[in-house]
Amino acid sequence: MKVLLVPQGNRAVLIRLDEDGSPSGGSSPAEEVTDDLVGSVAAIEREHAPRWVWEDTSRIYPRLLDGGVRVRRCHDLALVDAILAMRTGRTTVPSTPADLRPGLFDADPQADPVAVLADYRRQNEEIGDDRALQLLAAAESAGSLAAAEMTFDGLPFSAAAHRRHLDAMLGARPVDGSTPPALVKLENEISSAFGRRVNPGSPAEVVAAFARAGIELTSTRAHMIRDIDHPAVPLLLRHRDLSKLHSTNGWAWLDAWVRGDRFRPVYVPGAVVSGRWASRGGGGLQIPKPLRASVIADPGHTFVAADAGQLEPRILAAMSGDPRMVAAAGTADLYAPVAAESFDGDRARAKVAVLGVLYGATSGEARSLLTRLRARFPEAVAVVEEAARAGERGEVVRSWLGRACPPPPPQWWSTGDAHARGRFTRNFVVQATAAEWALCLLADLRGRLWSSRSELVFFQHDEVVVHCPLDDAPWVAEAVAAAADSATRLMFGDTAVRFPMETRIDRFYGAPAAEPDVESESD
DNA sequence: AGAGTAGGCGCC
DNA sequence: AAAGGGCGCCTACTCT
Repeated sequence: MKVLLVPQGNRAVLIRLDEDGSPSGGSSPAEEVTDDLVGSVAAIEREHAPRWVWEDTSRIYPRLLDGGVRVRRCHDLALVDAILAMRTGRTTVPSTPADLRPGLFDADPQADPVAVLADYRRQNEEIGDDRALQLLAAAESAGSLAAAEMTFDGLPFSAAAHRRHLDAMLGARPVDGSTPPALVKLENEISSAFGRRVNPGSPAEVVAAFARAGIELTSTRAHMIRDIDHPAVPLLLRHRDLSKLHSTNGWAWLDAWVRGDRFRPVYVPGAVVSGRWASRGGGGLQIPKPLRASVIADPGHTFVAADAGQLEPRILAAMSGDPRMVAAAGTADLYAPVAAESFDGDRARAKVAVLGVLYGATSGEARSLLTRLRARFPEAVAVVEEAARAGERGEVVRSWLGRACPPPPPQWWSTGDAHARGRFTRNFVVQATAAEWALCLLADLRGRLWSSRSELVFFQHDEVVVHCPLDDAPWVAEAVAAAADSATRLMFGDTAVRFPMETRIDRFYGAPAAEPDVESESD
C-alpha cells in the first residue's frame, strides 16, 4: 500500500494509491483531508505501514519526528526527481535545497495534490521495470528517512569531555571571545623566531617572513615546510593545528551544535553528485579524529561502530566480475592476493596501484604499477579506464544502479581539461556505486533496528554507528553484518566478493589505541 | 559591508 | 609516504 501525503499547514491531503500509483477505489478516489497531520500518519502507519509518497522528506519528516511518529518507508519525490533528471539531462534548478533547520517549519507552499500525484506517476513511468533504478529510488528514499532521524536523535557527545580537551589544548576559554592563551603564546614565539611580528594565519605574511630568512616558498602547506630547518616551523605547525581546533571545533562550535550532550549536524542525502550524503553546518561528516574521544555513549549504552573495509576496490571487483579481482575481493585483505599476483607480494605497492587505478593517478610510479595491475586484472582495470575515456570524450557515465554523473559544463568543450574530466568519471562509477551499496546497507539495517531500542546515530560514506543498550550490542553487530550481506545480494546477486565489516563495540567512538595490525586506512 | 576566491586542513 | 577522486569549513584577501 502507498499513501500520497501533501501537507498544507497543519492540515494534509492523503490519497491512497494502488501499487501502480493510481488512486485506490476506482471512480471515487480515496482522498481524505485531515487537520491532524501527525495523528493521521501515526494511525495509518500503525495499521498499514504503507510507503509514504511525499515531495520532500527533509521538509515533512521532521514534523512527524517532533510529534513522535516514525515511518518505515517512503518515496521522496524531490530526491528521485534529481536522479531521473540527471539521467535524462533535463535541466533542473537543483531543486529546493533542504530545509536546514529541522524542527522549524514554515508555511507550506500550497502544494496541489493533483500535481504531486502526477509527478509520482510520471516518475513511476520513467523508472518502469528497471529493477536497479527501483532499488536506487527506494534506497535513496530510505536514506532520507534515516538522515532526518539521525539529525533528530543526534550523536551522543560529551560536552564536558570536549571542554576538558579544549582547556588542555588551548588554555582557559577567554571570557571575551579573544584569542586563547595557547595561541597567543605561539603567536609571540613565532614572531620572536622571525624577529618581527608575523601573523601565522596569513600565508602571504609567512611566505614573506621565510623569504627574509632566505627561504623561498611557493606555499606554506604543512608538507612543504615540515622539513625546513627554521625555529618557526614547528611553532607554525602547532599553531595551525590548535587554531583549526579553536576555529572549527572550539567553544563556539560546542555552543552552536551540541545541546543536551547530542551533536546534531544536518545531513543532506544526495547532495554529492556521486550520491554520497553531504552535511551542512557543524562539519557533521568531517568529525576530526581527536574530537571522537568525546563521542561517548549514554550510561548503560554502547556504540556498535562498523565500517566497510576496502569498500571501493571491492566494489570495482564486483562491478567488473574480473575473476582474479573477485577472488582477491573474496578474502579479508584484498591487497594481499593482488600483491601476490602482480607485485611479488609487495602489499604497499599493490595498494598504491589499486588506489591509483580508482583515482586516476598520473605520477610516474603509479603508471608502471598500473601496467602490472592491468596484466593480471584486465577486466577490473577496463571498467574504470572505459569510464575515464568516456569522460575525456565529454560523455556522461552511470553508476551500477544507474545514477548519472553531471555532464561537462558548456564551456568545457572549448577550455576543459579532458584528463581531469576523465579522472572524475573514472572515480564516479566506483564512488557512486559504493555509495549505493552503503545506502542499501543503511536502509536494510534501519529496517532490522526498527522498533528495537537501538538507534542509528551516524553514517559516513562507508561507516555506520549504532547507539544501543549494552545488552543489545552483540545482536546489533550481527544485524550490521546481515545488512551488509543483504546490500551485497541486492546489488550484485551471488557474487563471490565479500564486503567485510570491521565492527567495534565500545562506549567511546574514538578508538584511542591504533590497531596493531593490518588496516588503518579507510579505502 | 557583503560576496566571492584562494589557501589550508581534515573527513571518506 | 604521496598520489589521484569527492566533500565542508575556516581565515585572509580581493572585488564589488
